[in-house]
Amino acid sequence: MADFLMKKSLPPLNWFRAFEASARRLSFTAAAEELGMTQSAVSQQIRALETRLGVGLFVRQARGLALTDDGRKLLPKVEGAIETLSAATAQFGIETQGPHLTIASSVSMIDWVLSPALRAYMAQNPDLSLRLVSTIWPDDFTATQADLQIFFGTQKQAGPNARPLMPSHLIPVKSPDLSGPLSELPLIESVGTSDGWAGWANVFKEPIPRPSVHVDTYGAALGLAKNGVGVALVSAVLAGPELKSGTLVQADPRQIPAKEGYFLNLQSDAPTAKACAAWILSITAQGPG
Amino acid sequence: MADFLMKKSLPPLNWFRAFEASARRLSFTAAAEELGMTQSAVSQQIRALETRLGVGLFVRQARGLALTDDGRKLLPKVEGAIETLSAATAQFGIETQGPHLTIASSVSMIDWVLSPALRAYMAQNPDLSLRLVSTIWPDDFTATQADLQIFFGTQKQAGPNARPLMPSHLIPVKSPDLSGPLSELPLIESVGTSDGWAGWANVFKEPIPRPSVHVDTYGAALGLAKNGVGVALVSAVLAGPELKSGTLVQADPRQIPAKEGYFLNLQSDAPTAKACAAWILSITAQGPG
DNA sequence: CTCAGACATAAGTAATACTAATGGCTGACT
DNA sequence: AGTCAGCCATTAGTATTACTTATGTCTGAG
Repeated sequence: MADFLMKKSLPPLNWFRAFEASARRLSFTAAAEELGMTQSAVSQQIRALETRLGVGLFVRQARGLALTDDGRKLLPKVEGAIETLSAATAQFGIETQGPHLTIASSVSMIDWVLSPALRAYMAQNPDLSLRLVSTIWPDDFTATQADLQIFFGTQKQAGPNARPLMPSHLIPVKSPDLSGPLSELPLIESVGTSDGWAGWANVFKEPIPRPSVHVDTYGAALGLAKNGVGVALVSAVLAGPELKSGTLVQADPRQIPAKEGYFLNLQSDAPTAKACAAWILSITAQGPG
Repeated sequence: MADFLMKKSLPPLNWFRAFEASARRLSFTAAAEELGMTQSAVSQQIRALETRLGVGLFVRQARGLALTDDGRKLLPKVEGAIETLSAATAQFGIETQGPHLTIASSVSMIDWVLSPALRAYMAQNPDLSLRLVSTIWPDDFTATQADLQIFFGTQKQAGPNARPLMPSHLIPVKSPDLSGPLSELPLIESVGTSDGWAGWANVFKEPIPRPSVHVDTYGAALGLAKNGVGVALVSAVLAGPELKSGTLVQADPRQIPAKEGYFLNLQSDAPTAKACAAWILSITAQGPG
């Protein structure tokens, strides 16, 4: 009840902005220019705000405006609120000038695939303004305003338009410093995925050690593997760059299929977005060979 | 260009309010109830805010919501801004705490019907905070934020949901100090209405004096009649309390219908508003008898 | 007296904001 | 394992709002 009235008690933000700009410029006409609307719109908004508040905010003069006492009372609070909201939105806002691109991606993909390759890509596109947003799957990606989305899941979860980043099977990787057969090495399990070492044992019908380290992402597993902690069973696309550079090697030449993988979803028609999507598809398809 | 973008950089205040309420309640459904709108509306507003800011603000769960890091970052600023704007408007507006009520009414109805009876009503409702806003018809009542509206006009103007305050026919009233038949007394005409003495002459087919005093409201006419200036032809509902107290008497037992009258429009579901509407309907229906 | 500048208003329309209806998902309960 | 309540998401439709255009009015400068 009281809450219902509360709902009606705040006028539209644009009225406040019209008021603040008019108070600062002492002119509806100048405020209108600044706000990108007509003088008539500003006049109506101020009138509406005055009606809503039940007080006069300006004295209209032949040459512009003067604030009333009520207007002077209102102005500091409105200025403060507008400044707060502007700061609040600015902390998220993307640069809107020049070619720009937002990629929302799983942390692992950013750390292990995108970051290593981005230096070259940015060098090729010096004017591009790029924003990488890391997201935790199974986040709701549509909530993130991004030109490109890369996330981990099933094709069904990703949607029919999402393209898998290949190769998507799982391979065991280890540091080149680790010697010995798979059966004698510590295994690292990524628990946030559907597939893992149990699947490996199932496919090849051979005993393997029980995994001794559990992490929640392939990326974390890769990091541990790189540090020689053990053998990680991870998506081949994720391991690609490390295999290519030799910092990781395949611990066993075999692989198993995976129900889940990384998917790219292009959500923008902008040329910069399409170019980047093509680039990502190309660098992942190259793999370690 | 930059000014144009500036205009677009602040989302509607309602989106922020939807965000704040949802963050506090961790439920779109509960936030919707609080804000007096549907869950669907809140869902869309949050989605729109997330798209505008380019970040996810909530993680949707089966049983409600969780704030994301970005959501937690945004919340204090939004809370601060909303509080500032609420304080800014509250310093002019009605108190929003405790039972409160705003009635927008024609001046005449306030002076001649509501004011005489309000003392008793307020005594019965000591916690009620009441605000009477006098308006000049044919004002745009929708611009006035009021729980109840009472204004003068036609049913068509008032809208289908508006209830007429009865009795709405016109009666001639005078001070008990004035003696003599109608045809020998000065007549007071209310020029701001459709009906008047011409209608009286037309209905009863008898000559009457040409009105010698013209005013623009029934209330003003009543005031002059009470002061013995002459006979006023006014809405019976307006004259009711004065007839009841004997400060005015009917100058002629006859009456004529009126095309216009006073209408009550209830615009709030709050119990305080409904109770007051019922009270107004009851005190006007009692009439002078 | 004329005119430029600025605010106010009416009318019209594009855009927005909301509702109603319904779908999908998840966890609790039986 | 099946059912159902609770909650979010989406679509389609429509009422309402927000804005523009056009024009009127007023005032002070020239």
